Amino acid sequence: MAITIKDVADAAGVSTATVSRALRGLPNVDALTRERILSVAAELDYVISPSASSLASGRTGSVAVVTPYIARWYFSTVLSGVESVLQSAGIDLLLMSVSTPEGAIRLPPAPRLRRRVDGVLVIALPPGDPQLGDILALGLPTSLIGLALDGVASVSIDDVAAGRAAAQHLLTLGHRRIGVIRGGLSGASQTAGQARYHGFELAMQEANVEIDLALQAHGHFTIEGGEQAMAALLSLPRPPTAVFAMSDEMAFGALRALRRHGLQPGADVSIIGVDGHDMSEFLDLSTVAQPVADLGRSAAEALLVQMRSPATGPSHRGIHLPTRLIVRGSTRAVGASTGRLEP
Amino acid sequence: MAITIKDVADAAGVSTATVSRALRGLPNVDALTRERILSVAAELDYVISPSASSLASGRTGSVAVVTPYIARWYFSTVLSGVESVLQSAGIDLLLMSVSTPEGAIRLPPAPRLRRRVDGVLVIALPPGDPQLGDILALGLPTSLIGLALDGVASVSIDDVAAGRAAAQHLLTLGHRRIGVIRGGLSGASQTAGQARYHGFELAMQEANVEIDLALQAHGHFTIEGGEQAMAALLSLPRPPTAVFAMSDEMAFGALRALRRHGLQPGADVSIIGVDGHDMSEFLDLSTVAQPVADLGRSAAEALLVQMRSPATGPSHRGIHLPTRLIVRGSTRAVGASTGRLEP
DNA sequence: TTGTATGCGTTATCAT
DNA sequence: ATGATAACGCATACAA
Repeated sequence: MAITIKDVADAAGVSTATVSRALRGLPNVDALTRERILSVAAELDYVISPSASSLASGRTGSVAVVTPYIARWYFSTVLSGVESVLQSAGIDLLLMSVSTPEGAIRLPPAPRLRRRVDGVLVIALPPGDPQLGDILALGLPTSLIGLALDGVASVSIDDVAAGRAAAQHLLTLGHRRIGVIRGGLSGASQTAGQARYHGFELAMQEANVEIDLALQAHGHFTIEGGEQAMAALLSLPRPPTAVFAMSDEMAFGALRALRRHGLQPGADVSIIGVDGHDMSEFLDLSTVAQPVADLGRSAAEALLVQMRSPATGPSHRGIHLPTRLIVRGSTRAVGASTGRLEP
Repeated sequence: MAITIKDVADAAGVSTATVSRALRGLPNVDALTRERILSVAAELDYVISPSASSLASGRTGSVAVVTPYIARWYFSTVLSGVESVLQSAGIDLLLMSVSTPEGAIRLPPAPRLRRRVDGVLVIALPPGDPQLGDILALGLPTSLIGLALDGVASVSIDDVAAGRAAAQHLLTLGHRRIGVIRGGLSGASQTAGQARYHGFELAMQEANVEIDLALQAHGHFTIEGGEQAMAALLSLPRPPTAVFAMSDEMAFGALRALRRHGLQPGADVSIIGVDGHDMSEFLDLSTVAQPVADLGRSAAEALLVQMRSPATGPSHRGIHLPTRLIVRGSTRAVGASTGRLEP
């Protein structure tokens, strides 16, 4: 069958033990013998058997990425960041989708992880999800992305700061009647949505502007939801001059609602979102962008550290990556309004 | 350490061999002993060691998905389809991104696949890519998505038919001066682009409409490219009344170019794309949609068949999944034009 | 139907 | 620095 370590050992005139050491770059191998072994292995086109290696060493050389979605922008972008780091580290990436409250029923991920991987990366599962609890109970090195939990390494943005930055931007532009398109009451994004809203509250307080709850609507974190929410706000006797959507996708919907009402984003009503979604540039949407791929990269790196260090103390800090306000055409100073809404 | 098959065997009062058979559902095991073993295994919370199993059996229980991109719509959507099928089959999914002509340098995928996986799924690599050749040379069960190759199982759409359907739609609406936004000259999408264009040619021939090469521009399969291409077409003395973009993303760019020129998609110029991109509904873009997630699902299923059947003859047929014309607001009958361009 | 025994290809421990 | 060898945990051919 295939070439084994023994073939290499015989061809190089050494024992399998030495081959194993040489190939893994362990220190106590003579430079010349190592070279010889390396060239022999290359010549024979030898590749190690991961199963045998895992069985003997106890390490699998792979980590799992557990995510509720694969095809959505945020998740696939995180995944690409994760992949690049793991690839460089020579570690295999096991992709594992999990069911969500709304989603299709799937096998629980935790049992599939045991004995399979050396570490786990979890993307944006709701903090209270029992599946997440089961994963953490495995005791594997774990790193969270897009959610934070005490005692577990995590990488995310400061959602409060993000919401605050968005609100401050609108306030700086002179807006006072600021509407809000909030998320739904359940789901993974809920936590982030609440934090972002809290940031909005802080900014409004700091600016001494009263929050008008009549100017708030729910968009359930979808484009359609955002559109309906915006339509509701526009039907108000005195609509807001600016709207803060808790996510870019909801902001997309808001943009469309504006167009359908014959209004110009920016000129008639300012819209800002949060996320830095791929399409936000195309739609000329102002947003507070989060470095999504970096989230994945950082989390992967943090995981690698955990996997290498034998049970280091709780260096398990949650990391916040900085967001970036991106000003585009959808937000303008209140004076720049055409006045169609405020005659 | 962890529970092994021997622990289960002892607790159940049988041999490890029987446990192995019982757990894998092999036929020659007494119903009662199997039941006993199953319950004992559950009680002990036993999970099999994949490494040991692989080493002994030669099967890894996992397949690799090789893709040039992870975060792009087409690829992540295919991936989600693949994942759902593999998940159901209890097979692990190893995600492996490869470098593309333009992309960052990465390890070649083929060596990483040897001894690691039982099969390979390849997404939309250029047919001539040497990395693809290396993968095929591995001799593993392989299934291609979004590209077809002789002697290898593959799932994709009929790009010629897709291009033809798009052109036919415009022709049916009465358009005769039909512009085309073609792709670039290199890259993975090139092949599909050429086939789609060929479909366009066929439809035009069938309708006895001459193709005006002056109405063609290149968009390099990006939004920006599409926008520039559309701008070029609009600057013509006699612009087209309708434009067929070889991909939705380029059509997005075309839509933006229209808006920037103060023109209405559909009313002033009709635009149609190909893909059925997530955002095409939002942008009210007519398109020939391909069932992208189904592509992934079908390919995964085809791969599973290959993996199960021991070297069956070349049932390796290329499968074409049907596309679907989706008519939206961006295409209208030529008579419906405001006449701004054709006074 | 069930048990026995060997092999799968490495790693790691202990010598040398 | 190198070698011999015992695990690692399971699958399977062969016996019973």
